[in-house]
Amino acid sequence: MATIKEIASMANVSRTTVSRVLNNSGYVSEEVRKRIIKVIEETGYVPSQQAKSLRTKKTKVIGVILPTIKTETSGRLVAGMDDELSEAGYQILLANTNHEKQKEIEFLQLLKVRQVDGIILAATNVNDLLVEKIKQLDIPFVAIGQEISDVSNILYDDYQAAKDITSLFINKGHQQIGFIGVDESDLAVGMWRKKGFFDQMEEKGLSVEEAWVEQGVFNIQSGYEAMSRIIQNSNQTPTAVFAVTDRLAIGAIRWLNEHSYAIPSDMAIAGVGASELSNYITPPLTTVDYENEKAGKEAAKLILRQIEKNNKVIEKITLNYRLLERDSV
Amino acid sequence: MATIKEIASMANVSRTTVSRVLNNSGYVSEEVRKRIIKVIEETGYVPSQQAKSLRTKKTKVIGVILPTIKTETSGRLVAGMDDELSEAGYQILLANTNHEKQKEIEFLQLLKVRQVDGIILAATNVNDLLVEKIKQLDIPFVAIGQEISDVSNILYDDYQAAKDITSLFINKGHQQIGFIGVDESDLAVGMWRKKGFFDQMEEKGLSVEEAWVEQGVFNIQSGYEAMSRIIQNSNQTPTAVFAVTDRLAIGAIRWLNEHSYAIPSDMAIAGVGASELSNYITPPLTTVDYENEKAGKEAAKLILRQIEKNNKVIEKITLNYRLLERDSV
DNA sequence: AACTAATATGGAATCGATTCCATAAAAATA
DNA sequence: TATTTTTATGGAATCGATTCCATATTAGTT
Repeated sequence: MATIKEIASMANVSRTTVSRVLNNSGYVSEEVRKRIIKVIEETGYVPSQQAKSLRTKKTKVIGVILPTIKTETSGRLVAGMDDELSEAGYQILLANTNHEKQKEIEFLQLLKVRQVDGIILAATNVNDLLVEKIKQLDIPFVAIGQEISDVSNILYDDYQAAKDITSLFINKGHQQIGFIGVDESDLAVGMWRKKGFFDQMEEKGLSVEEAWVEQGVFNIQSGYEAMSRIIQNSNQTPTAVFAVTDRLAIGAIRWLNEHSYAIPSDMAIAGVGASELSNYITPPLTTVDYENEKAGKEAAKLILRQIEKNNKVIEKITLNYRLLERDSV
Repeated sequence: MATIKEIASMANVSRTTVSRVLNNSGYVSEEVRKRIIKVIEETGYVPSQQAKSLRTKKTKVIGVILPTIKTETSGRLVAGMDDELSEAGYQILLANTNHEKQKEIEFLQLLKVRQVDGIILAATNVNDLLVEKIKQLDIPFVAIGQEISDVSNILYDDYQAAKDITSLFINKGHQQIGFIGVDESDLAVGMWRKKGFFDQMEEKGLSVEEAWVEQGVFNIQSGYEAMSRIIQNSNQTPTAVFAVTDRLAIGAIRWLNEHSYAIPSDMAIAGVGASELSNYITPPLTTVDYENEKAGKEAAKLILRQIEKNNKVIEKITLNYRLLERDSV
């Protein structure tokens, strides 16, 4: 790889002048400019990002912290970001926490050391330590999926979406509705979706039997088991169950299918997430589409705006969602 | 952010000595070492990767070029890589081509400029220009999924897997077997899987009617349409169809379901890829599990070995696959 | 005691760019 | 014609680390 010094001497000018051509800045005569460009083209020279970043303090890299990279949701999120970012000449440096909380903090530090121009965090559980670290970070930052005060956020309306799903059940005549949730330390998925469900039930004067409420984790097997527990432990089984993620819902459906419950006549089911899977199981699952790709795009736009404005423009964006009514309700 | 210079003056030593402590190299007296470590801890100083890389020519970053980041396959691949790489202190810099061929070449260049320590390419179509660029790259390199001479490869045994699936059909008594493929410029998926199918049919003395063979692209809709064409155009409809990807197979199944074909009795279907989806559709799809996460891990290991050995150790690894016999055959 | 080897530290060059500052020539203005 | 202004270029400092080399002290060996 050639260096600017070599290009300079080949074109019989100083490094300064080459740099001017490279960055289109300052005065360079047409004649010299042409000579330099010719040399650059002949040698295929490209300036080292390395050296450039050291001097300019800009890396054209955005750090993205994810709880996992295996899921569709993550994939779509990243795809959306990349769409916007690559357009603007940025690349994504991945940081995968594998759901380990303390890694979020480690990566925050690591990415800063790597001098990324901004950080996007797909947040799961927000604890005080994390929030504090974020605040003392002092580089452009956007959190997706969880509200964090004083920083930019892309938010899903988990509360309203849960209410809508619950309404849908009620409108279809269901009165006894069960719920499969996740741990409430995940504020968005665990807490807000649960609250939406219970608030809506209460508003409509419907009560929820304790045995109808179960908790799982983020996979299909867990939904399968939760459904089994609901049926086993209920005095009177519910006629519908709201699962807070598609995977939980799909697990539930699988259990119901295996035990000859007809869906939706014996039991209605809905999930959240609009995974590709949800549309191809039998019956197709009623769910909420959060449009993750769009979320990724918006997050990227926010980060770029922060970088450009060179200061802390704090923006909070709550995205729309689409209720996809399919055959499981 | 503090710099090594500041740390040095705070500890009343030279930058050189601080660097020695940082890198555990050369002679430093116990007393001075302690003093420096104390200052480092108090200030929370971390050396700039930027400056370090400029001098050492190592970035601890691996560039990963993918045709898309939206799919499960990509997600698993990346997850596998990250597993190994983060262990060794490396991070992944993403490059998403969105299936645009010329972007593969652009990214090769871009990643090199960014001084990544190695590049992993999830290859789709290999053309001469790409191969040439790869060869003159001169940094650790691994290609996944497609054979490229003179560089390290992680390969799937597409040919044998296709033969196995075809055998399975034949053993179940099928004689008229259809095929849904993709463009053969994708050597692995398009060419080798097709060849595996036809070779196996020929070996068993079975002929394939022209109308049984259709081509699609990498999505569900495309499988749906291909299946429709096969049924419409055949004199005698096949009793089984091998689709080269799960999505194509799932599209085909969808068409068959909609037109009241019973699976597998009226028509047997198999795919390749073992997507999560494949296990939850009705009926569960017989498919080949290529264990992408493992492929990612192996690719990462290869890259690390190349970096460590500091030279072109060319290794070719063909991974095992598992034939998942489910209810669609 | 004299001399070699090991230990300990700092100065200065280096990596490859950008950018401030100085200077000189050409063009514009008084 | 004298004096600004604009245009054009290069020298040298800088970003924040690592590393080669020199030097000084201390320890070990004959």
